[in-house]
Amino acid sequence: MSDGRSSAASSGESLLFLTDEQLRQGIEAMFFAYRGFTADPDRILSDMAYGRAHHRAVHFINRAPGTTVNNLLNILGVTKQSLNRVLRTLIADGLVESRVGRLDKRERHLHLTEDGRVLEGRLSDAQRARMRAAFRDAGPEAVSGFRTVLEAMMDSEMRRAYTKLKENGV
Amino acid sequence: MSDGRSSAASSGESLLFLTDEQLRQGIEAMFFAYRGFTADPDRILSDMAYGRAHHRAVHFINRAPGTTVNNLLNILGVTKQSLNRVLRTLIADGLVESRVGRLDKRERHLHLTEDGRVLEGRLSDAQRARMRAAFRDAGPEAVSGFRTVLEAMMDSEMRRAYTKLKENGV
DNA sequence: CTTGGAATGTCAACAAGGCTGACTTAAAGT
DNA sequence: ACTTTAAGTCAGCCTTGTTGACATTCCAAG
Repeated sequence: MSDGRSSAASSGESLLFLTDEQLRQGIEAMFFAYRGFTADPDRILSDMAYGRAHHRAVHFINRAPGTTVNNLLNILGVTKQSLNRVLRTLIADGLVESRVGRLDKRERHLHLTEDGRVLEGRLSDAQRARMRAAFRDAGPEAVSGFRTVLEAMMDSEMRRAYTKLKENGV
Repeated sequence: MSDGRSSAASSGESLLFLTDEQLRQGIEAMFFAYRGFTADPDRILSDMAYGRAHHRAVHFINRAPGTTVNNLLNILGVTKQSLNRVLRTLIADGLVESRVGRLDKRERHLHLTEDGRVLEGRLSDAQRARMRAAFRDAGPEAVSGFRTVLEAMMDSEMRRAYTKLKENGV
């Protein structure tokens, strides 16, 4: 490993897209693109007392209304203490509602309030606008490849969460 | 905006890949994939007293040896104070060397030491391994699309930095 | 040559948001 | 009755962002 083209020429096919140089470009592309990906919502949030963590919570509550705290925890991959801090402010500010479960009263089911939906809309409009521009510039073929690679890059646990959300939302 | 398929049917072509649902899937794919993208180096780093910020610094110093602090600042997109803290520990631990500029003594030129190169190698081997697996699973066509979309998603300033690094490194 | 401004880098202090650990409360299961 | 599970809380830590104040160096105008 280390330099050059570790994996190339390991088969008869052209595996030049697997050289260390290509991989490093992929890594750097991922780094720079993620910055763009979060930039627009971050700008909106910094005007309020909120951060990226609030955005994520609001996004997934909107995506799966009625989700339990535990479920959200698994999706976000943070500790309950960390999530709780965020959730507490969102509830106090009237953006999120926490309803005691009917079937299992230990659970709390999370919903966005009207205000919460407004914020969610502002944030995802901004984020979608950039994604839309990128998709349009790149074209449908590229978008398909984009998604294929991203899925392959996920941990299997996350891929399951992602797939579940995807199927849920058609 | 808001629901359904805002941008579809705006032309004769099939623009179904620009529906809000498709965009949201792209957003979520980006979120989950980025977690995988950073997971392996993060594991290595958490055993030491380092974090993701150290990884980024080490990566780009390795990528552009002799770079100045200011240049690194622009690439990383953080404040100089934030970078300085990270740099200070790396220098104290003997992973990075800071040489006073000969031409302009205000500048510091950054280089990895032998130890620094070892750490960099460990981190990028781990990150490349995942990227390589994802690329291989997805195939060259998908990889090309992946990169196209990511480039389109960057801020123009970041795209310039990315392109410059890319050309530098062939 | 000197002096003021701009550039570069450093130190200090603060905030957000991760984390662990210990604990409570309420409800469910067994 | 006892144990387990879901949720929440409090305390304290770490990383990594931020601003503000400051030192050093360079350069250009007077």
